[in-house]
Amino acid sequence: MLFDSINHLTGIPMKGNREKLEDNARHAVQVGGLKSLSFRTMAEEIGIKSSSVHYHFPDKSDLARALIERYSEEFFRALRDISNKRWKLRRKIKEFIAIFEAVAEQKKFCLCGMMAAEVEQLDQRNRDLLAQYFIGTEKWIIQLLNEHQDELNTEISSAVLARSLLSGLEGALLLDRLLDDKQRLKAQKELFMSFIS
Amino acid sequence: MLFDSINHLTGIPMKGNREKLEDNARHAVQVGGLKSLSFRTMAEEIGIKSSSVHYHFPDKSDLARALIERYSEEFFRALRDISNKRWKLRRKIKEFIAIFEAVAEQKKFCLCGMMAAEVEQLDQRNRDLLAQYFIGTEKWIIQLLNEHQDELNTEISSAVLARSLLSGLEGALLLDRLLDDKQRLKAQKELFMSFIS
DNA sequence: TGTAATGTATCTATCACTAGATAGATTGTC
DNA sequence: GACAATCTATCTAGTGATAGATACATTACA
Repeated sequence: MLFDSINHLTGIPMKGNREKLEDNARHAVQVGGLKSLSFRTMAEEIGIKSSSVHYHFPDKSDLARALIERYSEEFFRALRDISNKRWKLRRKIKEFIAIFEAVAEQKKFCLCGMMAAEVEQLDQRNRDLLAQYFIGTEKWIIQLLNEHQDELNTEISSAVLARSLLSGLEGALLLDRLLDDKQRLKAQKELFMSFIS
Repeated sequence: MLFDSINHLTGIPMKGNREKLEDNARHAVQVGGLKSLSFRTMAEEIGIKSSSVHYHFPDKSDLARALIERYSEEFFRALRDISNKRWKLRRKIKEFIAIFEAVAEQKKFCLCGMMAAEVEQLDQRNRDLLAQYFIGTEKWIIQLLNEHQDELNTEISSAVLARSLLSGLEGALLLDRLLDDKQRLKAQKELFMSFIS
């Protein structure tokens, strides 16, 4: 089984082709989008035939779903990790923004942001999964702000702050990648830090 | 000539096929992206053959360039119109945001935002044109804020505000289209209005 | 008559996807 | 333990659809 395959010398789990494909596809989508992701190229890059990719992901929407699900899972795990810390709001928001900075560092775009641009080519199920990603993140921010209300020095509601922060970060990723700097991500950070005492 | 063709009954300029193609392509890109725009489909929709599209736009990058150039032209004209008015900052920023609201209203994304997501598939010239669009807009906002500095009630610099506002609006367009509402655009508006007295 | 615009017909490349076969591992059953 | 059945993961080979692009012929117009 895939999950049993461990390299007995290192103790590190060996990746099966399905996981290699997912890794490869995620990177490709974050760089070029779902539309310019090809089964053939993916297959070639990990050294199998494109028909074998269809064994793991019958069609492109299956692949897209797997990507969104795993990306969301890892993202929300990171959010939960932040929530569970006994940090001040300042630190927590910094760590949250750092997730986006890490994406920018690799000159990629957010996987879900990219697919949001390609929403027209997604089926309803994948659209719903994408929506969950963004709505869930907004809810997480709102709750975080509410829990640390005493550390906020603004009249703006948590909901408005949350929505502005998330869409601002997505837009910043998009523009900074094009303009090859980090000025918009920096600006977002500075702006939102100014609301926290 | 194309620009001379006027319907003599109505006085309304008649659109040549080149303009029809541009209109059609712009809409298609703002909805589905450049990658899912096809010469064949464009041709069919205005009732000519795909080879005739190549007469007007030899290849796809020519088409993309025409789209970016015309979109930018019209956008910056709208910005100039706002600058030239004798309005308060509040009103000017509202009008600026209204440009984005009009895009959202049609359930589209910003043409340049869409292409920014597809940057990997653009040649350097088109990347540069896109960069000009965003940098130019940021510069316009910065100058506007500087000219109305007395109407600003924040310590945040004009540059940071400008970058946050623009990337925030682009992100808001992206997410609101997916989530089929206008909450993020509203949030951006509320947030930035709070900086203006 | 010349040029602007469109059409015909085709090329090449790539795409997602499928059918059918196979080697090897796993599992069920007597 | 042995053998049959099944599953996993891959292959070869190919489908039809669609993409951008081109050479050349034709038409419309001023």
